[in-house]
Amino acid sequence: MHSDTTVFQKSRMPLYLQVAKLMRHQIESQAWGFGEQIPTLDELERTYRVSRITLRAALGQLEEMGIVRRTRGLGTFVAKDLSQERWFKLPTTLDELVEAVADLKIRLLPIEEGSSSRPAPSIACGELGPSYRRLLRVHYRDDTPYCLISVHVDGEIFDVAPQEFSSKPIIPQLVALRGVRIEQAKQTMRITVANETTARHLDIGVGDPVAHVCRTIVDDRNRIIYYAEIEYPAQMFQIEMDLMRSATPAPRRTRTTSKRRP
Amino acid sequence: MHSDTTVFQKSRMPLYLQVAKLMRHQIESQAWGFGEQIPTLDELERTYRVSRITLRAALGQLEEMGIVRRTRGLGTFVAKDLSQERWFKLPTTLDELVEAVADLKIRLLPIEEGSSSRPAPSIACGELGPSYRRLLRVHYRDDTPYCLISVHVDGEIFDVAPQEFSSKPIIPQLVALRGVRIEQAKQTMRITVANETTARHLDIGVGDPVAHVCRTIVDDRNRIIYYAEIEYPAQMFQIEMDLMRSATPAPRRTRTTSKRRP
DNA sequence: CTCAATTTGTTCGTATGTATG
DNA sequence: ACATACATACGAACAAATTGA
Repeated sequence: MHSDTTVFQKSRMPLYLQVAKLMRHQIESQAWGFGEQIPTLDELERTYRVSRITLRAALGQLEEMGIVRRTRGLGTFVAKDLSQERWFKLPTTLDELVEAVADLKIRLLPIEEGSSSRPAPSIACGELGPSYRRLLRVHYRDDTPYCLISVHVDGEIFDVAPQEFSSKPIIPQLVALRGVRIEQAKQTMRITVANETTARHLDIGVGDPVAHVCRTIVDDRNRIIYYAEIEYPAQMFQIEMDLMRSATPAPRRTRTTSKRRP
Repeated sequence: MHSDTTVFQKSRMPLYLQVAKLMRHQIESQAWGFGEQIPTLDELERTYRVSRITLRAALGQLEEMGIVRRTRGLGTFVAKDLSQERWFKLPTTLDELVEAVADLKIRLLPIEEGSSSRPAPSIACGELGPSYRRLLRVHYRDDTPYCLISVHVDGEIFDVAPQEFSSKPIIPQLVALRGVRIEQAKQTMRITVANETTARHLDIGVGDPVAHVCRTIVDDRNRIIYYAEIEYPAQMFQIEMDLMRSATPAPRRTRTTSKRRP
């Protein structure tokens, strides 16, 4: 067991994994720059107050993931630019949402389609409709999965174009549909952990942190026409917020193609 | 080592900790309700495909944290309502920000005051001013820490009322200050891991997930007058977003006391 | 009160992983 | 690389407490 006055006791995670996470963060935050040499084992021993073997185990983890490259007699070097891994920015308006999924090159993979599943559980506003269609799918970018979505779409609306809804992004279609008027749209973000299913589909470990987003869209009859639960690997995830935006609802139009403000 | 076809292999975290996290999530999501009995060891063995000993180690973790209570011959019961732990909602507008810190009963603890520290590193807009004052502090609610803040305030502004700035929430004072006109305010949220310092102050484990918020406020001279990096324990954290809010800046007034819309 | 069913707690043997010096 | 100590994980059997018949 390790020594005494460290802060590592609180967590029962193996020491070398805790250290590996701290090192990974050093690289992510560019305290240790891409391509640069990281401190020597002697220095790291003093910094983290753990044994040499523990440090080697931690570095072994990072090397296995291709994050560092070690050469005897030379040193350890950062071999992957983790500062670029946080590319996904969660849309914070309906317009952004339409733009985002339209712009990104994503591949949709239907995984399991218990087509006529139960209505959506919810922590939100609006009333449940009589029937829903459920889709479970994974979004990819460059062959790497970046989110797992479970979505319920109002039955009547889905049946207008089942093929389209099953194979393409749903939000843009909802917004474009004549006869559908979106009255409310909200989402909530929490930090949770990956379960077996999520871990498998997102290629992460069970218990790893994920961003859990819960999104609800309500039409002018006050009916929930879209309810989605989405999970993103924490490392890829980011939200940018403009604190000066108006807190009141504002313009009704969402189909607009207007870009940024002039 | 454990058997075969489980998904647990990907992570090198001890199996019992992975299981503990999954069970904790069951309780948090109220799949296992407060006060209710959770499945028996035999059932859990089949569900998670792990040995009795591993389950007991996992349950031991939860019992240690007061989350479950075990009685021989009776069963294991949920002893804490984790669905109430996610009370903190990150403000998403300047108005909310002012309201939030004003409303909450918080205790501010100055911890370390390298008063005239270096200017803020930034991933944002606006220009750096000539001098900053840095404060590092922890916010408490009911004697439990819920965030660690490192904030840089423009030197000139800080010196107007150093006592006030050091001991009270900063944002409301900035907003109320005459002669200061807030032109931009943005924040970014990421999911990172607790380092030794953060873990100590927030009473969590090293490597545990935290919500990392980076907030910048710029005045009408395009100068950064406030730059903060804030860390929240992931379990307490939540963001609620209204997707229908206008994407364009909107009203300038922020000192207003107007409540919700009528 | 006793009995049986249920459920958690304990122990043994064995193997591997983690951590120190 | 070695010696040592402790933690993790399995399976299986057995012990002890609780409940209700």
